[in-house]
Amino acid sequence: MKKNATIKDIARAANVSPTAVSMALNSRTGVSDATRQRIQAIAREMDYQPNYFAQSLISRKSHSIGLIVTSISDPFYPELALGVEEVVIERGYSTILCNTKRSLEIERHVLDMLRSKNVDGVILATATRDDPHIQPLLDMRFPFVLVNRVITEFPAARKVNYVIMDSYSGAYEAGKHLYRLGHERIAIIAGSLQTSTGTERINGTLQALKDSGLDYDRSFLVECGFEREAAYQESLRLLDQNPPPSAFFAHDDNMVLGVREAVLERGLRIPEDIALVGYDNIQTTALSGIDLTTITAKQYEMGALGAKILLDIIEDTTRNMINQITLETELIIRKSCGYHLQGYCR
Amino acid sequence: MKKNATIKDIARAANVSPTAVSMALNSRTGVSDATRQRIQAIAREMDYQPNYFAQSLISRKSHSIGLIVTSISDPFYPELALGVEEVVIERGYSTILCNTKRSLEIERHVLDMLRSKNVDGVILATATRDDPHIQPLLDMRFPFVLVNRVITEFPAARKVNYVIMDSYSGAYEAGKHLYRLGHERIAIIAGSLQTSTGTERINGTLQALKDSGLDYDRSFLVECGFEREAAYQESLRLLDQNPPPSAFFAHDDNMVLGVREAVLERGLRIPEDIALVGYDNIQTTALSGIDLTTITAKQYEMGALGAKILLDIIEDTTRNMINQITLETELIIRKSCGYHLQGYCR
DNA sequence: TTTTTAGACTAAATCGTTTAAGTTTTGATG
DNA sequence: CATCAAAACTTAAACGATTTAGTCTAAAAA
Repeated sequence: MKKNATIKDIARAANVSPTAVSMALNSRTGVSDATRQRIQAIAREMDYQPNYFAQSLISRKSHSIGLIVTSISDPFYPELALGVEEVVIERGYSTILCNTKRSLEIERHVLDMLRSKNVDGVILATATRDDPHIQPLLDMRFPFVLVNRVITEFPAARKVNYVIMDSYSGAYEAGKHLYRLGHERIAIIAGSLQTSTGTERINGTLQALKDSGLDYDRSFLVECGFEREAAYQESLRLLDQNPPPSAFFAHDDNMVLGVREAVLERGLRIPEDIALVGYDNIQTTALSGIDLTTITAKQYEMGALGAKILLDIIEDTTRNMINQITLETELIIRKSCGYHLQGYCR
Repeated sequence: MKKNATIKDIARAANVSPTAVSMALNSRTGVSDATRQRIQAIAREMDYQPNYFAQSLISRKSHSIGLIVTSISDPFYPELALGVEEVVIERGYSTILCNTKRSLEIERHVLDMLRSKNVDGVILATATRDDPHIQPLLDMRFPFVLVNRVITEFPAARKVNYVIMDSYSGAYEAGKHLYRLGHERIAIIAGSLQTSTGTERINGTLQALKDSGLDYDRSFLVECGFEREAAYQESLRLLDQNPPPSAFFAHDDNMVLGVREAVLERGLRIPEDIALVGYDNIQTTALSGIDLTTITAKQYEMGALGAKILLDIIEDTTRNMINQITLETELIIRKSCGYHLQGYCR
């Protein structure tokens, strides 16, 4: 790597002081138009690139943010990451991507790394309900925004900025939907009880069934940690029970695809024998032959909005407000729930 | 954000010079064990974090690399990004993710941005065959590795480090496979002729058919730029021709899913009426009911290996060798080609 | 006892930029 | 023509670390 020209080199070439060069290149007043143009020409000539480290050392800004997800290979996250990245780059920042593999320890490690690299802020998509890393971030007034999942422990829960979906309502709607289609034995393939999305989705569905006058059999609720393989295994187990569930509500689409494989493997038809509802509306669910009924998660919007809020926090140190945004969900009815065959029966 | 303790603060507290502190914390000789421990204790006490900008200003290293993809929401890239990120973080670096949306101009912009942020190197997954941004990178001896796609223009092509799949062989095998299944009217839903993967995959298939004694009708070859929507539209058009193709080979799985939708929309069966072969072996292709025959692309391996090579280049300035790695492909035979129904007929 | 030398430590320069605090030049005003 | 303010420009001090070139002390060697 060839060494870049510095402001001093330009100053020497233009026969002015480094200060003059700095002022000229940053379009600040203090130099005449004539010298400004002369300096700019020389800078261009020398292919001058300001040294970012030196600038950052003074400004204490890195113009980069961290994005923490469990794994970018989980189909939930790419759209979210895209939303973040597009907003961020638009405003002159860049995005450092980190995967935690659902490990709290890696999350801590990654947060430390990001802070030591002086990122200006972090978008955390992996927060658990009692995430121990949130309060320290608040204490040191480090800018961050939670997306998709929130911390539910007080007092931190009241203080954090977040953008989430209304998981409770989404799950409520899913529960009502399955009930009105006639289902009473509804398996809930739950995400993680450690996450707000997991518990909200459980509570939403349970409430819907309760409101419908249904007594829920808790043995139909299994925690699968948002992992496809676990969902697959647990589904096989549930299908072998007597009586088996007549419907499955999985807390994300990745898991519902695991459920689907299990159902098909047992030679059962979807939706005639088993109804399926997923969550997130990832691309795959819309394919013919998959046709999964699911709930929108607006990954892109969460990412983009989270990024916007984070950058606003970073750039506007005066304002002191807490942004807590909940986006509305929508039930996307496709074929896997059987609605197209019969409509609601109650 | 509270201001961090600096080396000077520690020096003052420990009643030594900043130099001593620096030496103590970097386990360099020059301080006695006693003072070293005293200094380290004070540093811990003050929760000292070295200022990354100041360190980088001297070392000229940012310990971060750029990863450039067309769009992280394209299902091809998440696994690749994961491979990069896992290797990179393991070695104490971090990954800045950038999307070009297939625009050369954005690619240039993003490269400029990354260089101005002093990333130590770049993994470029978006190179076109005559990418104008490669030669300048070579000229300034900027560390970078191409993955998945390479530049084919000389002399740059001989000088770049890359990790790619053997697209030609993969496509050759796909062509042979379809031929031996009895197909003669094989539509090629090509990626982009601007990319090495696109042209290699065309050439591979054409050679396979030529070797089989088949005269290929070029009107069955359409360029769809690795876009699902284009693949869908072009497939509809081809299916409406007389005679229509009996098989489609799409240059990535995202496009083959578009083809699949078109075929189903026309009321045709897969594979009985139309055989399908894709490329990349993305997760979706393995689902029951999708069952696409496809070709492995080893996204994770390409990413991981590319990252490893890049970091080796960055850290070892003495060595001066060019790494050009081609990974072998494998045909994954599932149901969409019809092999399971009849086997090869020639 | 004197000389040598290794070890412990420090002062000051450096990395490349910005910025606060001057100084000089220019041109307008009375 | 003297006066003064604004404009143009410079000097020097940051930012927070590392590094080079010392200095000083104490123990070992002569």
